[in-house]
Amino acid sequence: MVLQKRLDYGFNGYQVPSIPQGSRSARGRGHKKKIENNQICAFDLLATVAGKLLQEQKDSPASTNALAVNDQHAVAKSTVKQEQMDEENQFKIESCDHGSCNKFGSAEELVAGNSSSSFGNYPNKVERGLHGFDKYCEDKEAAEAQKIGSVINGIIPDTCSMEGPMELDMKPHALISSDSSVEVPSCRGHVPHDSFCGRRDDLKVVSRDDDENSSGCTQLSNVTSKGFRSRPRIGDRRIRKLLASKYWKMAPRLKAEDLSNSDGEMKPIHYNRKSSYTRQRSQRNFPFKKRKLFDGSSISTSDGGISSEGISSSPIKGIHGDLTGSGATVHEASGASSSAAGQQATFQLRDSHVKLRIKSFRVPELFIEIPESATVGSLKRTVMEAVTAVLGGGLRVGVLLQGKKVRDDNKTLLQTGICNEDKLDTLGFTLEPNPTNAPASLCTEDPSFQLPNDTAEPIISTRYPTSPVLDPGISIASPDPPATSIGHFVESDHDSVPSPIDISADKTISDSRALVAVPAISVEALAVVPFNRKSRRCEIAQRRIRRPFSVSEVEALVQAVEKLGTGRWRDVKLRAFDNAKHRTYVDLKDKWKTLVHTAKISPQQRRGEPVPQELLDRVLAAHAYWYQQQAKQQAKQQSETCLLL
DNA sequence: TTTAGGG
DNA sequence: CCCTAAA
Repeated sequence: MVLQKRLDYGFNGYQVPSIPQGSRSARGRGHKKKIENNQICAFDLLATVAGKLLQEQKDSPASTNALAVNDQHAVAKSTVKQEQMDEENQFKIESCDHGSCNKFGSAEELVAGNSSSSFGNYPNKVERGLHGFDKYCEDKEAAEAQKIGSVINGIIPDTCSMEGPMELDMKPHALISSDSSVEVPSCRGHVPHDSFCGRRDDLKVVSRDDDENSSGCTQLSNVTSKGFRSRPRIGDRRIRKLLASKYWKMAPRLKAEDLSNSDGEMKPIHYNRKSSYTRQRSQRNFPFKKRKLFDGSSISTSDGGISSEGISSSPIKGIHGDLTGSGATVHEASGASSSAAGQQATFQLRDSHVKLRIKSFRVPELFIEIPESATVGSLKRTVMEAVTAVLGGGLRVGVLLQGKKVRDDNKTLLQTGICNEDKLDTLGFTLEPNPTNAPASLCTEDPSFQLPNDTAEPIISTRYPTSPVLDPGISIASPDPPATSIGHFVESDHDSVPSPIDISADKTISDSRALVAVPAISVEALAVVPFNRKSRRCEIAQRRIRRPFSVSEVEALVQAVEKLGTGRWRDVKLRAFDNAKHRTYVDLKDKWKTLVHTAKISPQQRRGEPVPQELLDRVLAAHAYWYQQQAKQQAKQQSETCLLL
């Protein structure tokens, strides 16, 4: 069977492609027990999920926290063995089963399929088994799109500690049934309703000015949080590509033999979670260019301080595992919190595996603010982006046991009691903002999630009625939005356009919400990409958020160009956009370029907020005029040159 | 830093 | 918007 990880992004349920069956299980050699197909390493799963959801960045090995091996059996050996394991084949990927694997959530298909979502290249078909996988891995493009986590199936020792996102050294002890699915259901606006744990996690998104100046920024959210920063969307395709390639190198080679290894050896898995970011509409292949930014992004490993604070997203709903091989019984989780249920595990002295099934994760509360005049399509995208922002902004997994957060990542499952059947019932996982985790490389904005206007429909999951789901959130925010948001956005174009969202989480449990403001008019303007100005790592390489030019800006630009011409962008900037810190002369030049293009194409082909034809006519006129002037100038110079010669 | 263009 | 070669 293949392990299916489902990520329901609240809406439809995005399922991670089931991976090649068996997935990789990291097992040391000599493991006596056979790994069940459906078993998946909890950490792996989590990592996977996280990886899927978030983009992880970090690729520096150092930063990772490998799972510590404390196991009685393993400890001593670990050192030595790890090295051995380091080789390439540590994990095995088994081919996918079929049936069960085949159910991919529509969401995924949706995402993958339509729109050049980042998942686009990802195999969304179940069929893709091992073979497909390998093949897939070879495909760079695909690899890029691929999200690391999605396919991992592994086993973890209960002794391992979870920590660093990037690398995981795993030993085969704790198993989670592969069937686990992670669902990130609620993107809806109300947290309260679903907070399981009684605590709400909120992500707050503060829109801020994109650039350096935050002066004019509009703060949509009143809450400030330091703890959580959303990762900048670093989903640059290039970066992703890098990560992807790195990541995939290892995965494919896992062998079956490795699966069985009971010595408790740990096998290091390094994976970088990468984000897949596909450009909307772009058919480009991701050029593999490295960005400067990227370098800077070292990852901070910190996990430290804020470890558990943050937003607790949602606990996992029913976790139950089946012990396939061991005959253990699965207990339905009956967590008081409603969510998690522990599954039981078979404990054998030698290999005790804890099987867990994570049914779903809940997305922290999101607040969305959008003008009444916005289109449904933009709303959908906004929500999608908000979700993506949250997911991609840097989440970490929190473990709750009996209502308490298990903060010590170094404790073994055994020590924490996670392997205890009784406690499993109260075991829960949460998705919370990861303050420290902001590796530039992973910063995200995953376009992949952006659905084309037309294809947006499936966003809402079957579980939730379509409109109903969104309503809550919207209703909350909409009351005042028009005035506020529009006022700021549209009119303030020059100065502070609220776009970037800063997601921060309250240190503790408090609310975190994502506020998404959308300019009334521009459909495309959804500046929802969260980013953290504060985190340097991210900041360095961030791609600026997209801020479509408003009509008034276009007007100002046209006017300035008419007067100054097309070769003096700096002057144009000074003249018309001096206050708009986020508009650089390069931006203006680019905008002019697009305006000229826009003016030349048919209205039907134009996208985005429509620019008055009158302005476009002026654009063409100015363009023609200055083009001509330029030609004259050149001719003049040329003649002069000739004369001199 | 600006320009100018390709991506 | 990004990235860069040139200027």
